[in-house]
Amino acid sequence: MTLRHALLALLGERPQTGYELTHRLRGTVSLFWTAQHSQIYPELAAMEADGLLTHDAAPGPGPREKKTYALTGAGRASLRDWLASPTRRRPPKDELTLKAYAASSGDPSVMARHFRDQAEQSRRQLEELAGERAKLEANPAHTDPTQPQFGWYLSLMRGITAQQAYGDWCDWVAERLEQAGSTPAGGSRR
Amino acid sequence: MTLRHALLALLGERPQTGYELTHRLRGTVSLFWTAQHSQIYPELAAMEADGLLTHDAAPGPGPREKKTYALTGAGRASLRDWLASPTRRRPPKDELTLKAYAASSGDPSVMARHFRDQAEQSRRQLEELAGERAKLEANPAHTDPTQPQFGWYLSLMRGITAQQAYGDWCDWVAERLEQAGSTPAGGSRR
DNA sequence: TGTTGCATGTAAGGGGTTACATGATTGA
DNA sequence: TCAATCATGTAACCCCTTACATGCAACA
Repeated sequence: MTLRHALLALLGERPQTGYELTHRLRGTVSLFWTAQHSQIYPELAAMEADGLLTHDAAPGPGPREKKTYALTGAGRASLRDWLASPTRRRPPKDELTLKAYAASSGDPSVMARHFRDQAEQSRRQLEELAGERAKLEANPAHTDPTQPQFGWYLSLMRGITAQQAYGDWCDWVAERLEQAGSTPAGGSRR
Repeated sequence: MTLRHALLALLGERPQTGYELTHRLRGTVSLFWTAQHSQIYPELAAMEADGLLTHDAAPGPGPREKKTYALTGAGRASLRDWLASPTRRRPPKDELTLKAYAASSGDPSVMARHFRDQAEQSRRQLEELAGERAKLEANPAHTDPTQPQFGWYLSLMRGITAQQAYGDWCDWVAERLEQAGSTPAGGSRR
Protein backbone atom coordinates (compact mmCIF):
# COMPACT_ATOMS: atom_id res chain seq x y z
CA MET A 1 0.00 0.00 0.00
CA THR A 2 2.50 2.60 -1.13
CA LEU A 3 0.01 4.59 -3.18
CA ARG A 4 -1.24 5.71 0.21
CA HIS A 5 2.21 7.05 1.06
CA ALA A 6 2.50 8.80 -2.26
CA LEU A 7 -0.78 10.59 -1.60
CA LEU A 8 0.31 11.51 1.93
CA ALA A 9 3.52 12.92 0.46
CA LEU A 10 1.66 15.09 -2.05
CA LEU A 11 -0.99 16.25 0.41
CA GLY A 12 1.78 17.09 2.87
CA GLU A 13 2.45 20.23 0.83
CA ARG A 14 -1.11 21.53 0.68
CA PRO A 15 -4.75 20.36 0.43
CA GLN A 16 -5.67 19.10 -3.02
CA THR A 17 -8.45 17.43 -5.00
CA GLY A 18 -8.22 13.96 -6.49
CA TYR A 19 -8.09 15.58 -9.88
CA GLU A 20 -5.03 17.66 -8.98
CA LEU A 21 -3.30 14.64 -7.46
CA THR A 22 -3.99 12.65 -10.63
CA HIS A 23 -2.31 15.31 -12.74
CA ARG A 24 0.70 15.61 -10.48
CA LEU A 25 1.14 11.85 -10.81
CA ARG A 26 1.44 12.34 -14.54
CA GLY A 27 3.91 15.23 -14.44
CA THR A 28 7.36 15.27 -12.85
CA VAL A 29 6.25 12.89 -10.09
CA SER A 30 5.68 10.19 -12.72
CA LEU A 31 9.47 9.77 -12.88
CA PHE A 32 9.24 7.73 -9.67
CA TRP A 33 5.54 7.09 -9.02
CA THR A 34 2.39 6.86 -11.09
CA ALA A 35 -1.30 6.15 -10.53
CA GLN A 36 -4.57 6.47 -12.42
CA HIS A 37 -7.55 8.42 -11.14
CA SER A 38 -9.48 5.16 -10.88
CA GLN A 39 -7.00 4.10 -8.22
CA ILE A 40 -6.74 7.47 -6.50
CA TYR A 41 -10.40 8.29 -5.81
CA PRO A 42 -11.18 5.05 -3.94
CA GLU A 43 -7.90 5.30 -2.01
CA LEU A 44 -8.68 8.84 -0.88
CA ALA A 45 -12.05 7.61 0.40
CA ALA A 46 -10.34 4.71 2.24
CA MET A 47 -7.79 7.07 3.76
CA GLU A 48 -10.54 9.33 5.02
CA ALA A 49 -12.33 6.31 6.50
CA ASP A 50 -9.07 5.49 8.29
CA GLY A 51 -8.90 9.00 9.74
CA LEU A 52 -5.85 10.17 7.76
CA LEU A 53 -7.74 12.78 5.72
CA THR A 54 -10.72 15.10 5.85
CA HIS A 55 -12.35 16.91 2.98
CA ASP A 56 -14.14 20.16 2.23
CA ALA A 57 -16.87 19.83 -0.38
CA ALA A 58 -17.81 22.50 -2.91
CA PRO A 59 -20.19 22.37 -5.87
CA GLY A 60 -18.30 20.90 -8.81
CA PRO A 61 -18.49 21.44 -12.56
CA GLY A 62 -20.09 18.05 -13.17
CA PRO A 63 -22.91 16.19 -11.42
CA ARG A 64 -20.77 15.47 -8.33
CA GLU A 65 -19.24 17.56 -5.59
CA LYS A 66 -15.65 18.75 -5.76
CA LYS A 67 -13.73 17.48 -2.73
CA THR A 68 -10.55 19.08 -1.45
CA TYR A 69 -8.66 16.69 0.80
CA ALA A 70 -6.31 17.72 3.62
CA LEU A 71 -4.16 15.75 6.08
CA THR A 72 -5.44 15.27 9.63
CA GLY A 73 -3.05 15.08 12.59
CA ALA A 74 -3.05 11.30 12.21
CA GLY A 75 -2.27 11.72 8.51
CA ARG A 76 0.70 13.95 9.21
CA ALA A 77 1.96 11.49 11.86
CA SER A 78 1.59 8.61 9.40
CA LEU A 79 3.60 10.56 6.81
CA ARG A 80 6.41 11.16 9.32
CA ASP A 81 6.39 7.48 10.38
CA TRP A 82 6.71 6.35 6.80
CA LEU A 83 9.58 8.77 6.10
CA ALA A 84 11.48 7.37 9.11
CA SER A 85 10.75 3.72 8.32
CA PRO A 86 13.21 1.51 6.40
CA THR A 87 12.72 1.29 2.65
CA ARG A 88 12.80 -2.08 0.97
CA ARG A 89 13.94 -1.70 -2.58
CA ARG A 90 12.02 -3.91 -4.91
CA PRO A 91 13.72 -4.72 -8.20
CA PRO A 92 12.56 -2.65 -11.14
CA LYS A 93 11.21 -4.47 -14.17
CA ASP A 94 12.88 -3.27 -17.34
CA GLU A 95 11.77 -4.84 -20.57
CA LEU A 96 14.60 -3.31 -22.59
CA THR A 97 17.26 -4.85 -20.36
CA LEU A 98 15.44 -8.15 -20.71
CA LYS A 99 15.78 -7.81 -24.46
CA ALA A 100 19.49 -7.09 -24.08
CA TYR A 101 19.75 -10.26 -22.02
CA ALA A 102 18.22 -12.26 -24.87
CA ALA A 103 20.32 -10.48 -27.53
CA SER A 104 21.87 -13.71 -28.81
CA SER A 105 18.40 -14.86 -29.96
CA GLY A 106 17.77 -11.78 -32.11
CA ASP A 107 19.08 -9.95 -35.17
CA PRO A 108 21.93 -7.65 -34.05
CA SER A 109 21.34 -4.86 -36.57
CA VAL A 110 17.59 -4.68 -35.88
CA MET A 111 18.23 -4.61 -32.16
CA ALA A 112 20.95 -1.98 -32.52
CA ARG A 113 18.49 0.40 -34.15
CA HIS A 114 16.11 -0.31 -31.30
CA PHE A 115 18.65 0.72 -28.69
CA ARG A 116 19.60 3.83 -30.66
CA ASP A 117 15.94 4.87 -30.72
CA GLN A 118 15.69 4.38 -27.01
CA ALA A 119 18.86 6.43 -26.43
CA GLU A 120 17.46 9.21 -28.60
CA GLN A 121 14.19 9.23 -26.66
CA SER A 122 16.18 9.34 -23.46
CA ARG A 123 18.11 12.40 -24.65
CA ARG A 124 14.91 14.21 -25.55
CA GLN A 125 13.50 13.58 -22.09
CA LEU A 126 16.73 14.75 -20.52
CA GLU A 127 16.31 18.11 -22.23
CA GLU A 128 12.87 18.53 -20.68
CA LEU A 129 14.25 17.63 -17.28
CA ALA A 130 17.07 20.13 -17.71
CA GLY A 131 14.41 22.78 -18.23
CA GLU A 132 12.71 21.78 -14.97
CA ARG A 133 16.03 21.87 -13.22
CA ALA A 134 16.79 25.39 -14.42
CA LYS A 135 13.38 26.53 -13.18
CA LEU A 136 13.99 25.07 -9.73
CA GLU A 137 17.52 26.39 -9.45
CA ALA A 138 16.32 29.89 -10.27
CA ASN A 139 14.23 29.71 -7.08
CA PRO A 140 16.40 29.87 -3.94
CA ALA A 141 13.77 27.81 -2.01
CA HIS A 142 15.27 24.64 -3.49
CA THR A 143 18.08 24.79 -0.91
CA ASP A 144 15.76 25.27 2.07
CA PRO A 145 14.95 21.86 3.61
CA THR A 146 11.68 23.16 5.04
CA GLN A 147 10.28 24.04 1.60
CA PRO A 148 8.68 21.45 -0.69
CA GLN A 149 10.97 22.64 -3.51
CA PHE A 150 13.86 21.09 -1.63
CA GLY A 151 12.40 17.58 -2.06
CA TRP A 152 11.35 18.32 -5.63
CA TYR A 153 14.93 19.18 -6.44
CA LEU A 154 16.33 16.02 -4.82
CA SER A 155 13.95 13.77 -6.74
CA LEU A 156 14.38 15.63 -10.01
CA MET A 157 18.12 15.06 -9.78
CA ARG A 158 17.42 11.37 -9.34
CA GLY A 159 15.43 11.44 -12.57
CA ILE A 160 18.20 13.26 -14.40
CA THR A 161 21.07 11.04 -13.26
CA ALA A 162 19.08 7.84 -13.83
CA GLN A 163 18.04 8.95 -17.31
CA GLN A 164 21.62 9.89 -18.11
CA ALA A 165 22.90 6.44 -17.07
CA TYR A 166 20.13 4.76 -19.03
CA GLY A 167 20.82 6.69 -22.23
CA ASP A 168 24.55 6.10 -22.00
CA TRP A 169 24.00 2.38 -21.55
CA CYS A 170 21.63 2.25 -24.54
CA ASP A 171 24.27 3.89 -26.74
CA TRP A 172 26.95 1.51 -25.46
CA VAL A 173 24.76 -1.53 -26.19
CA ALA A 174 23.96 -0.18 -29.66
CA GLU A 175 27.67 0.15 -30.43
CA ARG A 176 28.36 -3.43 -29.40
CA LEU A 177 25.45 -4.67 -31.48
CA GLU A 178 26.53 -2.64 -34.51
CA GLN A 179 30.02 -4.12 -34.33
CA ALA A 180 28.40 -7.56 -34.18
CA GLY A 181 26.14 -6.77 -37.13
CA SER A 182 29.00 -5.66 -39.41
CA THR A 183 31.10 -8.81 -38.92
CA PRO A 184 29.09 -11.76 -40.35
CA ALA A 185 27.04 -13.72 -37.79
CA GLY A 186 28.93 -16.38 -35.86
CA GLY A 187 32.16 -14.84 -37.08
CA SER A 188 34.27 -15.86 -34.09
CA ARG A 189 34.72 -19.62 -34.00
CA ARG A 190 32.46 -22.62 -33.80
CA MET B 1 2.04 -10.37 -20.44
CA THR B 2 5.77 -9.80 -20.29
CA LEU B 3 6.47 -12.70 -17.94
CA ARG B 4 5.85 -14.79 -21.01
CA HIS B 5 8.64 -12.98 -22.84
CA ALA B 6 11.00 -13.37 -19.92
CA LEU B 7 10.41 -17.13 -19.96
CA LEU B 8 10.90 -17.27 -23.72
CA ALA B 9 14.18 -15.37 -23.27
CA LEU B 10 15.47 -17.82 -20.65
CA LEU B 11 14.31 -20.94 -22.49
CA GLY B 12 15.93 -19.56 -25.66
CA GLU B 13 19.29 -20.63 -24.21
CA ARG B 14 18.38 -24.22 -23.31
CA PRO B 15 15.47 -26.34 -22.03
CA GLN B 16 14.78 -25.87 -18.34
CA THR B 17 12.37 -26.82 -15.55
CA GLY B 18 10.08 -24.37 -13.79
CA TYR B 19 12.26 -24.77 -10.74
CA GLU B 20 15.41 -23.72 -12.60
CA LEU B 21 13.62 -20.75 -14.16
CA THR B 22 12.40 -19.69 -10.72
CA HIS B 23 15.95 -19.66 -9.40
CA ARG B 24 17.34 -17.77 -12.34
CA LEU B 25 14.69 -15.13 -11.73
CA ARG B 26 16.15 -14.70 -8.26
CA GLY B 27 19.80 -14.49 -9.30
CA THR B 28 21.38 -12.00 -11.70
CA VAL B 29 18.21 -11.82 -13.80
CA SER B 30 16.38 -10.32 -10.81
CA LEU B 31 18.20 -7.04 -11.56
CA PHE B 32 15.69 -6.42 -14.33
CA TRP B 33 12.95 -9.05 -13.98
CA THR B 34 11.48 -11.15 -11.17
CA ALA B 35 8.72 -13.71 -10.72
CA GLN B 36 7.56 -16.23 -8.14
CA HIS B 37 7.13 -19.92 -8.87
CA SER B 38 3.41 -19.52 -8.26
CA GLN B 39 3.35 -17.28 -11.29
CA ILE B 40 5.75 -19.31 -13.40
CA TYR B 41 4.19 -22.79 -13.28
CA PRO B 42 0.75 -21.72 -14.52
CA GLU B 43 2.33 -19.53 -17.19
CA LEU B 44 4.43 -22.42 -18.51
CA ALA B 45 1.26 -24.52 -18.76
CA ALA B 46 -0.52 -21.69 -20.60
CA MET B 47 2.41 -21.28 -22.99
CA GLU B 48 2.36 -24.98 -23.75
CA ALA B 49 -1.38 -24.79 -24.40
CA ASP B 50 -0.62 -21.94 -26.84
CA GLY B 51 1.92 -24.09 -28.67
CA LEU B 52 5.02 -22.12 -27.66
CA LEU B 53 6.52 -24.90 -25.53
CA THR B 54 6.66 -28.67 -25.17
CA HIS B 55 7.87 -30.64 -22.21
CA ASP B 56 9.63 -33.91 -21.42
CA ALA B 57 8.46 -35.53 -18.20
CA ALA B 58 10.65 -37.54 -15.82
CA PRO B 59 9.92 -38.93 -12.36
CA GLY B 60 10.51 -36.14 -9.85
CA PRO B 61 11.71 -36.12 -6.27
CA GLY B 62 8.27 -35.28 -4.89
CA PRO B 63 4.81 -36.65 -5.66
CA ARG B 64 4.71 -34.96 -9.07
CA GLU B 65 6.57 -35.36 -12.34
CA LYS B 66 9.56 -33.20 -13.20
CA LYS B 67 8.91 -31.34 -16.44
CA THR B 68 11.66 -29.94 -18.64
CA TYR B 69 10.28 -27.32 -21.01
CA ALA B 70 11.73 -26.43 -24.41
CA LEU B 71 10.80 -23.89 -27.08
CA THR B 72 8.86 -25.07 -30.13
CA GLY B 73 9.33 -23.47 -33.55
CA ALA B 74 6.43 -21.16 -32.75
CA GLY B 75 8.05 -20.31 -29.45
CA ARG B 76 11.32 -19.37 -31.10
CA ALA B 77 9.43 -17.25 -33.67
CA SER B 78 7.53 -15.50 -30.89
CA LEU B 79 10.81 -14.73 -29.13
CA ARG B 80 12.26 -13.18 -32.30
CA ASP B 81 9.07 -11.15 -32.88
CA TRP B 82 9.20 -9.75 -29.39
CA LEU B 83 12.89 -8.82 -29.73
CA ALA B 84 12.12 -6.87 -32.91
CA SER B 85 8.99 -5.16 -31.54
CA PRO B 86 9.08 -1.64 -30.04
CA THR B 87 9.53 -1.41 -26.28
CA ARG B 88 7.32 0.88 -24.27
CA ARG B 89 9.12 2.01 -21.17
CA ARG B 90 6.87 2.15 -18.19
CA PRO B 91 7.97 4.40 -15.37
CA PRO B 92 9.69 2.62 -12.50
CA LYS B 93 8.26 3.01 -9.02
CA ASP B 94 10.90 3.97 -6.52
CA GLU B 95 9.83 4.41 -2.94
CA LEU B 96 13.13 5.98 -1.87
CA THR B 97 12.85 8.74 -4.48
CA LEU B 98 9.30 9.31 -3.26
CA LYS B 99 10.69 9.83 0.23
CA ALA B 100 13.23 12.30 -1.14
CA TYR B 101 10.35 14.15 -2.77
CA ALA B 102 8.63 14.47 0.60
CA ALA B 103 11.87 15.38 2.42
CA SER B 104 10.49 18.71 3.68
CA SER B 105 7.93 16.79 5.79
CA GLY B 106 10.56 14.71 7.62
CA ASP B 107 13.48 15.04 10.01
CA PRO B 108 16.62 15.79 7.93
CA SER B 109 19.11 13.95 10.15
CA VAL B 110 16.98 10.79 10.36
CA MET B 111 16.48 10.80 6.62
CA ALA B 112 20.17 11.43 5.98
CA ARG B 113 21.08 8.24 7.84
CA HIS B 114 18.49 6.46 5.76
CA PHE B 115 20.08 7.53 2.51
CA ARG B 116 23.57 6.69 3.79
CA ASP B 117 22.34 3.16 4.60
CA GLN B 118 20.92 2.80 1.16
CA ALA B 119 24.16 4.02 -0.43
CA GLU B 120 26.10 1.51 1.66
CA GLN B 121 23.83 -1.32 0.59
CA SER B 122 24.24 -0.19 -2.98
CA ARG B 123 28.02 -0.35 -2.69
CA ARG B 124 27.87 -3.86 -1.26
CA GLN B 125 25.76 -5.02 -4.16
CA LEU B 126 28.11 -3.36 -6.60
CA GLU B 127 30.95 -5.49 -5.26
CA GLU B 128 28.97 -8.65 -5.97
CA LEU B 129 28.19 -7.44 -9.46
CA ALA B 130 31.86 -6.64 -10.05
CA GLY B 131 32.59 -10.28 -9.22
CA GLU B 132 30.05 -11.43 -11.80
CA ARG B 133 31.56 -9.07 -14.31
CA ALA B 134 35.06 -10.43 -13.77
CA LYS B 135 33.77 -13.96 -14.26
CA LEU B 136 32.11 -13.05 -17.54
CA GLU B 137 35.07 -11.06 -18.86
CA ALA B 138 37.37 -14.01 -18.18
CA ASN B 139 35.29 -15.96 -20.70
CA PRO B 140 35.84 -14.72 -24.29
CA ALA B 141 32.29 -15.82 -25.24
CA HIS B 142 30.99 -12.54 -23.81
CA THR B 143 32.05 -10.74 -26.99
CA ASP B 144 30.41 -13.25 -29.35
CA PRO B 145 26.88 -12.04 -30.23
CA THR B 146 25.73 -15.61 -30.93
CA GLN B 147 26.47 -16.80 -27.40
CA PRO B 148 24.08 -16.23 -24.48
CA GLN B 149 26.98 -14.77 -22.47
CA PHE B 150 26.93 -11.78 -24.82
CA GLY B 151 23.44 -10.79 -23.61
CA TRP B 152 24.28 -11.60 -20.01
CA TYR B 153 27.17 -9.18 -20.22
CA LEU B 154 25.06 -6.40 -21.74
CA SER B 155 22.42 -6.70 -19.05
CA LEU B 156 24.90 -7.06 -16.23
CA MET B 157 26.50 -3.78 -17.29
CA ARG B 158 23.08 -2.18 -17.10
CA GLY B 159 22.81 -3.40 -13.52
CA ILE B 160 26.25 -2.06 -12.67
CA THR B 161 25.82 1.40 -14.18
CA ALA B 162 22.32 1.79 -12.76
CA GLN B 163 23.45 0.75 -9.31
CA GLN B 164 26.39 3.13 -9.52
CA ALA B 165 24.15 6.06 -10.41
CA TYR B 166 21.73 5.12 -7.64
CA GLY B 167 24.44 4.90 -4.97
CA ASP B 168 26.00 8.20 -6.04
CA TRP B 169 22.63 9.91 -5.86
CA CYS B 170 21.95 8.48 -2.39
CA ASP B 171 25.24 9.87 -1.14
CA TRP B 172 24.56 13.25 -2.70
CA VAL B 173 21.10 13.41 -1.09
CA ALA B 174 22.57 12.40 2.27
CA GLU B 175 25.10 15.25 2.07
CA ARG B 176 22.40 17.81 1.36
CA LEU B 177 20.31 16.48 4.23
CA GLU B 178 23.27 16.51 6.63
CA GLN B 179 24.00 20.14 5.78
CA ALA B 180 20.35 20.88 6.47
CA GLY B 181 20.42 18.98 9.77
CA SER B 182 23.46 20.86 11.11
CA THR B 183 22.06 24.35 10.51
CA PRO B 184 18.91 24.75 12.66
CA ALA B 185 15.62 24.10 10.85
CA GLY B 186 14.26 26.97 8.79
CA GLY B 187 17.69 28.56 8.90
CA SER B 188 17.35 30.54 5.68
CA ARG B 189 15.02 33.47 6.33
CA ARG B 190 11.45 33.95 7.49
C1' DT C 1 -20.77 22.38 -33.14
C1' DG C 2 -17.13 19.98 -31.56
C1' DT C 3 -13.14 19.54 -28.54
C1' DT C 4 -10.59 20.36 -24.35
C1' DG C 5 -10.45 20.91 -19.39
C1' DC C 6 -12.54 20.27 -14.89
C1' DA C 7 -14.27 16.86 -11.82
C1' DT C 8 -15.75 12.31 -9.84
C1' DG C 9 -17.02 7.80 -9.81
C1' DT C 10 -17.47 2.20 -10.99
C1' DA C 11 -16.37 -2.39 -13.30
C1' DA C 12 -13.69 -5.91 -15.44
C1' DG C 13 -9.68 -8.21 -15.85
C1' DG C 14 -4.65 -8.93 -15.79
C1' DG C 15 -0.47 -9.22 -13.07
C1' DG C 16 1.90 -10.19 -8.85
C1' DT C 17 2.79 -11.52 -3.82
C1' DT C 18 2.08 -14.40 0.04
C1' DA C 19 0.71 -18.41 1.90
C1' DC C 20 -0.92 -23.24 1.90
C1' DA C 21 0.18 -28.03 0.49
C1' DT C 22 2.98 -32.36 -0.65
C1' DG C 23 7.04 -35.36 -0.40
C1' DA C 24 11.75 -37.52 -1.54
C1' DT C 25 16.88 -37.02 -0.88
C1' DT C 26 21.14 -35.26 1.09
C1' DG C 27 24.03 -33.47 4.57
C1' DA C 28 24.91 -31.45 9.41
C1' DT D 1 16.70 -35.62 13.81
C1' DC D 2 16.43 -31.36 11.70
C1' DA D 3 17.15 -28.34 7.94
C1' DA D 4 17.95 -27.46 3.19
C1' DT D 5 17.45 -28.59 -1.65
C1' DC D 6 14.79 -30.35 -5.38
C1' DA D 7 10.29 -30.14 -7.48
C1' DT D 8 5.38 -28.87 -8.55
C1' DG D 9 1.05 -27.22 -7.78
C1' DT D 10 -3.36 -24.14 -5.87
C1' DA D 11 -5.89 -20.22 -3.43
C1' DA D 12 -6.63 -15.72 -1.63
C1' DC D 13 -5.78 -11.27 -1.98
C1' DC D 14 -3.85 -6.82 -3.41
C1' DC D 15 -2.40 -3.66 -6.93
C1' DC D 16 -2.91 -1.58 -11.26
C1' DT D 17 -4.57 -0.61 -16.06
C1' DT D 18 -8.21 0.02 -19.24
C1' DA D 19 -12.56 1.12 -20.16
C1' DC D 20 -17.29 2.72 -19.19
C1' DA D 21 -20.13 6.58 -17.35
C1' DT D 22 -21.75 11.51 -16.31
C1' DG D 23 -22.03 16.49 -17.14
C1' DC D 24 -20.78 21.61 -17.02
C1' DA D 25 -17.94 25.56 -18.94
C1' DA D 26 -14.81 27.65 -22.11
C1' DC D 27 -13.00 28.14 -26.48
C1' DA D 28 -12.21 27.46 -31.47
